[in-house]
Amino acid sequence: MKLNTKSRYAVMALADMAVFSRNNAVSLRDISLRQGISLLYLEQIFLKLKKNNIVKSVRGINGGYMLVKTPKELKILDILLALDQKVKTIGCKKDSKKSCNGKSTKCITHNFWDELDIHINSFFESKKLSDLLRNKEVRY
Amino acid sequence: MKLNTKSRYAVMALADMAVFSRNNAVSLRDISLRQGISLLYLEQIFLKLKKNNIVKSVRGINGGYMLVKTPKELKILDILLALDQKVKTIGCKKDSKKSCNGKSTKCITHNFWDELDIHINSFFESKKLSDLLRNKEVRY
DNA sequence: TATATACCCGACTAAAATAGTCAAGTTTTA
DNA sequence: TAAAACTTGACTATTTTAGTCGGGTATATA
Ligand code: FES
Ligand code: FES
Repeated sequence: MKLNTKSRYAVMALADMAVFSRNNAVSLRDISLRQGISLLYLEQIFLKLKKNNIVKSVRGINGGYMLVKTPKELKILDILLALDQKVKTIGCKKDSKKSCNGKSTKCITHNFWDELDIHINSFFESKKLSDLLRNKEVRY
Repeated sequence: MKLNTKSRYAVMALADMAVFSRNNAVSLRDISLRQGISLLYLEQIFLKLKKNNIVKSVRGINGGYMLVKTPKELKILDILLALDQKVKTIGCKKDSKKSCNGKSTKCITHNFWDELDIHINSFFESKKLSDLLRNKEVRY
């Protein structure tokens, strides 16, 4: 059960922005240098964040990205959803071929996986970006 | 964030056993037919379950597998661990090259992922196989 | 107004993980 | 002794992941 690097880097980069933004745009170059994430990869990630209205961009010299919401308002869940990282531990859709073994009724474990998804989702729903910043051993 | 099919099938197969075992061994062939899981794949899965002492085997005609513990005692977590399905959402080990960006200090998000892992683990720890059997819409 | 900086965007790819299959056994009971 | 059922390691096609690449566009400032 792993989270992909895109989601992880997205959370990392946004946390970085929350720390370093003082009402000014933060460039991906700076984030890349501070957090050791490939600039090209960050661009890909921030395109999605922008499309999903997590950040807004400022082009040109001294440009960069800014958070749309405050860290206190920004749910981690919203970040993950922006990266297509749905919490769906089992790829089961009723009525589709992807349903468990292609049968029409739900299998014996179905409800359990639903419960699991809800359990994980509620974690991401309850946590805000600001919750990460309290960390005492932060590295800049 | 997906769970692999091996873990899913393992839980499914063990739930099937819990339903159909009346102190007798349940053959993989029967589980395969009832649950629609490939017999060859089940064999692979049950080898691991056996090695991890989740089930015991009875060879020969009328053989099969039996649960070592009762469904009420068997934690879902134990099943997942048997399939190498560790709940480790981020592949970060301190002091290894796999640590976040190879630096020596923990990154800003590290503690958050730790919390996440604990949150998910505690779910699997608290749930027993018997918790799945209450399902009313079971398919046999 | 030139130019450097920084965002924008689709396409591409190497490597790893996944989801199985296959072959060739061994053991036990009817 | 034959059939049922477990045992084991190796193999493979497909999918996913984790990026890179190339060629843009917009804008501040010198
Ligand atoms: S039918 Fe949904 S998980 Fe099996
Ligand atoms: S240092 Fe552990 S997740 Fe970054």
